[in-house]
This record gives sequence, C-alpha cells and structure tokens, in this order.
Amino acid sequence: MRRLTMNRTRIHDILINSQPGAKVKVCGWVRTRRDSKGGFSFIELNDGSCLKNLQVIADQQLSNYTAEILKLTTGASVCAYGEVVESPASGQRVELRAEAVEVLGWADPESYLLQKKRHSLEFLRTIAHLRPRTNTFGAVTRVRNTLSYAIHTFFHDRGFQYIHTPIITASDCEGAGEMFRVTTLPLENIPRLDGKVDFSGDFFGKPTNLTVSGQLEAEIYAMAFGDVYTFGPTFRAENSNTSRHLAEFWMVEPEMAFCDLQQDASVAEEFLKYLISEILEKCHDDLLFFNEFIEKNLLATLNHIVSSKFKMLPYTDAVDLLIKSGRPFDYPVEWGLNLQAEHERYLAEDYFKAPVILIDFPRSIKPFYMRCNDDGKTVTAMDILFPEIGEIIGGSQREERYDVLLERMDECRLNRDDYWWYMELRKYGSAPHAGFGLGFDRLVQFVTGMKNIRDVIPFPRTPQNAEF
RNA sequence: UCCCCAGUAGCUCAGUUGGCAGAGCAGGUGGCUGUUAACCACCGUGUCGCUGGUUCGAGUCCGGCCUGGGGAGCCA
Repeated sequence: MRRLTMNRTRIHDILINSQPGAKVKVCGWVRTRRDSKGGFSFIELNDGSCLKNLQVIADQQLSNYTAEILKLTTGASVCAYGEVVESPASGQRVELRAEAVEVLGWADPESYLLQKKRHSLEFLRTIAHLRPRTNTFGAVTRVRNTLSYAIHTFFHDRGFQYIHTPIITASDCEGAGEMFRVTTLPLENIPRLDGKVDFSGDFFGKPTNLTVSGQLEAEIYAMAFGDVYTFGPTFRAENSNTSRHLAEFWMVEPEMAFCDLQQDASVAEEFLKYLISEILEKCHDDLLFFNEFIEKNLLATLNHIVSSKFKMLPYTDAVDLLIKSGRPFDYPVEWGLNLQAEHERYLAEDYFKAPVILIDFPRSIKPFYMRCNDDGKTVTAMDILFPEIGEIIGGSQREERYDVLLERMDECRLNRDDYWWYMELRKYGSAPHAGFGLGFDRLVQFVTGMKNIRDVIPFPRTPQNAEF
C-alpha cells in the first residue's frame, strides 16, 4: 500500500501549490465534519501548517465510511490519501477527494474540551496542551516562529555572531530584579555556618541563580567579535501580575563594539522595522486573522510603524514636554523620576503618534554599566516606546572607561570583586560599545495584537503558575 | 505587592426586594442539505469556587481563603 508509506504533504503546500490531479497524503486533526445525505461527508482538516483547513471529501464508497467517517468529531487525528481536485463550491481553490481515510486517534466529544466554537483565552490557558490546535494559537505559534527566524536572519546577514550565554550564573548582573536561586542543597536541612547558609557544599560551591540577562557575557564576546547577539530565555522572580510580564521570557540582546548610542538606536530601529516587515510579508493570512478577531487596527498600526521615522528625544526634553502638556497625570512628572506608563503612552500614542526613542536618562535611575555623559547628570541610555505596549527595547552605550566605571560601581554600591572580569574588559583593549535588549514575547504581543503575554508563549510561567 | 471586578451546566453567560436553578452554544437522537461558525425538531446536563456566619429559608447578605480578569508598581 504505497499510500500508507508515502510522505505526507502539508496542507499549506496543497492549498498554495497543488494542481488538480495530484495524488497526495495529508495528516492532521479534524476541525469539523459535515455530512451530506448525497452520500458523502466534508472533513475540515488542519495540520498546523497554515490557518486554513483542507476540505476532504469522504464518499460513502469508502470501506470505513459508516463505521468510522460518520463518527469523526472535532479533535480526531486522521490521514487521508486521494486526489487534489478543483473545488466546485466557493471557499477554497482545491479540495481532496479521498480514496482512503485512516483514523489514527479518536477524540471523545463528550470529554474533549475544544469545541467547534469560540473559547475565551482565559479558558484556553487552562488547557495549554490543547490550545495549539485552535486558530488563534496556531497563528500565534507561526508568527512567533517566523519572528524567531527573522531575528537570526537579520543578525546573520549583518555578520553578527550568535552567542549562547549561560542560563546559570553566579553574578547578579544588574542588581535588578529578584532572581531564581539554583541549588542542590537539601531544602529541608540547609547547611549553615555561623548562622548563614553554607554554600561551599552546593553544586557550584557558591550561590548561583538563573540569569536575568545575557548582556554582561555578551559584552565579553563583543570585545572579540565586534558584533554579537544572544537570543534565549531569561528569568525574573518578580511578583509581577500583569498582562506584560512573565517569570520566564525570551530576550534578544545584540552587543556591538566600536558603536555609540546613535548607531545603537539606528540598528534597533532598522531591526524592529525589518521584523515587522517580515511578518507582514510571510504571515499574511495569520495577520488577517488577528486583524479581524483580535485587534481591528493591527495591520494599519504595523504598516504605520514600518513607514514612520522613530522620534528621538532626550529624557530632559520629554519631561519638559510632559509638564507643558497640561495633562492631569496621576503620577508626578519631575526631572530625576522614572517616567510612568501613562507618560510613555502620552508620548508615543498622543503626542508623536509614532515609536519614540528616549535617550540620556538621569544616571540615578539607570544601572551602573551605562556610559556617563559629560554633563555629569545623565547616562547614554535609550528606551524605545511603542504605542499600546510601552517600552519594547531598552539599551545603552556601555561605560568603557575603567576609572569611570569603578566610580559608578561604588556609587551603586556594587562589590568590585564580583565583576573582576567585567573590569578587565576595560583594562585590556577597551573600546566603545553599545547594545540593547528586546523583550521577544512583547514583540510577539505587539505584532499579533494579543492583549495578554501569557497567550503568546506556549507555556507561560507566572507567579503561582508553572502548569504544563 | 496594592486597588477594582468576577467565579452558576462541558463552554459563554442570565438569575429581580433572600423563597423549588435558567438560556445560547457544545453533546445525543431524528430530519434536510456541495456543505463550509451549516440548518430544523426533540432530549439530558449542576458540590451555584471553598469555608464560616446572619436567617424559618442564602446562588443572592456579611467575614476569611482560593482562583481568574483589568489597572498600577517593577520591568523586557
């Protein structure tokens, strides 16, 4: 039986490329079945390769028609072999006239939770093992995949080296945020010495955590390869319960030697526009779906971003502008304070109506590694603000001057010994360099219009939730 | 972590001044149809989140807890 051993063709390929007359085998999951008393059934088959289903015509002549085909329900997995034919009805270019349909796995409709109707995203979150089979999560998954690939393509085309920075780290990178402790010490009987936890018997012989950023290690490789980037998981043990935070998320962090903040910002803008363009081109059907069911203005917004020039202005000017706006903000606007979400949104959504690149922030509200400006008050940092979503990129030129960095570390009360290798990069062959971090899941959110970040990652980890 | 809202059938929700628990969808059966969120008729469905309390009587009122959502903080 050649048809049982032949390779399957993906539904995407059939719908786009297959000509009538072609013999193909398809495998997938039943979305719905409709029977015609004309003596045949329509089986809508989806295999995840695209949003659209393939309509399979199963005739009563098939040996298992009454015994099996008529009992197919949403969720069952089948393989169908047959001939691609032009569809006589509107709705699809071609369909498959089945010569054999093999049922691989049943899905009891009494207990199978995915129905042939719209489910709430909250409910689907509780069945994360089944939600990939829905239109929404199929589309999210394809966009996420295409975006990942585009990130590698962008940097690869520009000669960047992809660096695998460690997940487990002994350095508290930025002193920012709570970290997840990594240990093999017995928690029911923690060894102590002089009242403190004795880490000498721990796996690494010292306290270790999951990384909150690959930046510091990326800097090491930037000082050898010039242009590098990391793209991997990042962990924050913050007790954040919002639609924009995950305890485990993915971050892209390019780091470039011989690069200042202006060049850094240019790369970031070009990068974002490239990624969005790629999605517009390669995930057209999925974006149409999001535009219709998730966010009505999605396509207009994405096209706007691609064609608009990002607006750059210093933090100091932004503060003046916010004060002069006369807007009744809930939080005070004052030089030296962090901008709040409402301030950022006003800038990106109301005032400029475009992505905004804020630069030169007060040094008191930024981490130690950012390069100090000559004014003595600010650092060479940038935040890129997107409408709706807020900060999507944070970056800076790094402090490359040994003495200035030492001062800053003291100012931030950091222990020099913990960063001896970071200091040596400034001691031997130091060079100006810059980089930024992009929250990958937030970008997927922005590109799909999905409101909750837990719905753009396969298995979200948030406080009190590590299911699946 | 703070503020606000919600939790009732498999799913989405309604439930009046406290008085016998409801609808749509899904599912089952039958009909109809080159159908495409198919359509028509009939049928079943409950620890009203958990736990105390008030009351003759609580889905409904009060307290505590749990879970989910929106917003904020922190950030990506």
